Amino acid sequence: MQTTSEELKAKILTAIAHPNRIRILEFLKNGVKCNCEIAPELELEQSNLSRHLQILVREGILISWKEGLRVNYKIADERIFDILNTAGLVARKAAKSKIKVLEEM
Amino acid sequence: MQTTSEELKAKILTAIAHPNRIRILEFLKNGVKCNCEIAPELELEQSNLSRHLQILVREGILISWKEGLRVNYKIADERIFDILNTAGLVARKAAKSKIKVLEEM
DNA sequence: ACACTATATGAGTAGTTGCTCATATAGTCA
DNA sequence: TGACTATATGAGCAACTACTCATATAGTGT
Repeated sequence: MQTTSEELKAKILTAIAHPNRIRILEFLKNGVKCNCEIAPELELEQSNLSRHLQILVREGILISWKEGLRVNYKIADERIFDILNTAGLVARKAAKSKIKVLEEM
Repeated sequence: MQTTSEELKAKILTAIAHPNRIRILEFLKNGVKCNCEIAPELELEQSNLSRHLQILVREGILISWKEGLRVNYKIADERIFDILNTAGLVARKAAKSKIKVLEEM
């Protein structure tokens, strides 16, 4: 089984493409955090958050390491924020052109 | 119901995050194409392709218009290629660091 | 009207995702 | 050791996705 470049890209993008995972990434802009700091801030149930974090680590978007009881997480590649920013711009443009279509009706 | 910016970004990213839709987008780099030109090139079943294209149009990533029997599609916002390129770079870096971990074992 | 071509859509299905609750694991500290 | 804290994981479930086949719709050209 060989993996195409489209599959690799899709894997990265699906890992990011969830509102809660985007919130996690944006929260981690503030620096290294552990599960126990993220959960209350983002109001996510512990096991749910744990699984979201696993997805991001598995795809190499986050790096994690143990420190006592805690597991710390940090951004592995700052370029994911380029992806998020551009997605925001694309979304905004798409929204604008929908409004334009409505106005022209 | 209000939509957060994370939800908007996630919507755009989930729309892109599929190998076949990425292939469609990359094929449309070559210019305007209709369903009937894309299907044989990417070897996608007609109804399946039609639904992928609908997803991309719905999220404002593609623009479509009728021309006789055909429906033509073009890229609405070239910045999606920035997203795809960056996703490729992130994927490559993630793959490299996985290899590094293996080598250190 | 008819045959033909291009696209959309209904229905069914297997597989996946996100979530929750309960429980297990692992590390800390008295 | 036992109580405590932080994280991971099993199980169950509702919702969603990608796909296929069959059929409907819509436009073309005779």
